[in-house]
Amino acid sequence: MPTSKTETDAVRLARHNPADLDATDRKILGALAKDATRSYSELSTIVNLSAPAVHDRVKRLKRDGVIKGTVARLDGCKLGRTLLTFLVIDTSSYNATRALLRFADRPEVEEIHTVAGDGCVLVKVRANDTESLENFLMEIQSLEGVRSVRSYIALSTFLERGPLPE
Amino acid sequence: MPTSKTETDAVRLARHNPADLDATDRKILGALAKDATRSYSELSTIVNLSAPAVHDRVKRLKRDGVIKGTVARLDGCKLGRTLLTFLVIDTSSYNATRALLRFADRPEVEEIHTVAGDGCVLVKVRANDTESLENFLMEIQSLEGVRSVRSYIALSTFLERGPLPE
DNA sequence: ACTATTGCCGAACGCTGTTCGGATATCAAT
DNA sequence: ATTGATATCCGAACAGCGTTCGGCAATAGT
Repeated sequence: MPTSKTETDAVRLARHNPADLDATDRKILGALAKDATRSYSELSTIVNLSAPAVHDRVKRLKRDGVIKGTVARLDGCKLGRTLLTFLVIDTSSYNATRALLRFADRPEVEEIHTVAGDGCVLVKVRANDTESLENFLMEIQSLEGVRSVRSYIALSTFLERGPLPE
Repeated sequence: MPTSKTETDAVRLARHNPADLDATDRKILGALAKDATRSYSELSTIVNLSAPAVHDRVKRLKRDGVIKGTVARLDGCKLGRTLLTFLVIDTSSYNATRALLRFADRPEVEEIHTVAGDGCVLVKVRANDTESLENFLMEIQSLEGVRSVRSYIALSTFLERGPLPE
């Protein structure tokens, strides 16, 4: 039996209303989206609050899923992944789409989205070199129900970040 | 006059050789890429080292630029950005390409890459709604030298992360 | 053989994250 | 109006972690 406390939590999670983020929340989120190593005392000077108050807000933002996590941003090139490519894959069946989603556990695959159009899937893949990209492409093209694959090979990257508030 | 110490640093930064990352470094990087809030003592148990040893390695990885930073991952939908779209923009001049790069300071724009092809630019944009996306598209199409814009509107996202080691 | 460098550890310090109690304001229900 | 519940904030205090330090062992270079 759900208590009233869990009810409010469920409601909060269900509606995920952007309106319950005030200007202070957005300032905190913007700061943490750029650099999550900032201390609470630093943040407190930015938003004119005490450190525990900022802590409470960050805790709430994490609980509500606005902050999904804190991660280290790695340099793909220095890891040996020099070849960034976006693939737009046109599939003829839902089974083929599902097969593509199984590539999520490959470390070279960074993003998988279904996009509008006739069963299209967009994949962002950072391969080590042309050879491993070729192998990856052949693996996809050999899938049942894959009609075509368009490749957009990145030459240089000028911006790469996550969602920002305002 | 550069000392021998700065020389070795310069060499290290110039070649950015993936070979100087051993298995321990990769374990640390993999852990921090998923969750950068892990404490050094947690990491030390993973890689069978002491906490200060892990600290030294992380410090080195940051100095060498392998770890570019630590950021909070935000939920775009809960920020009000419900419409993720990838644009492939075909431009006829280098000036048009440069004009597109100036969109980097827009908060809705998350990625900008030049891609292989006749002056193509790929832009990842997370707009609030269809109306603001339409405004954004019209702004781009009205640029001098923009030949065509292909839009891939994301329906659902199954994976979204940064580069991983191995 | 000698020195410099690197990588690691244990111990200790100082800062920061975190918690706690209490104060204030808002709102709902009575 | 009064009461009670909730939310937000603060100052203070504690505990835990990041960070530094000295020293040791192994390695590479001269």
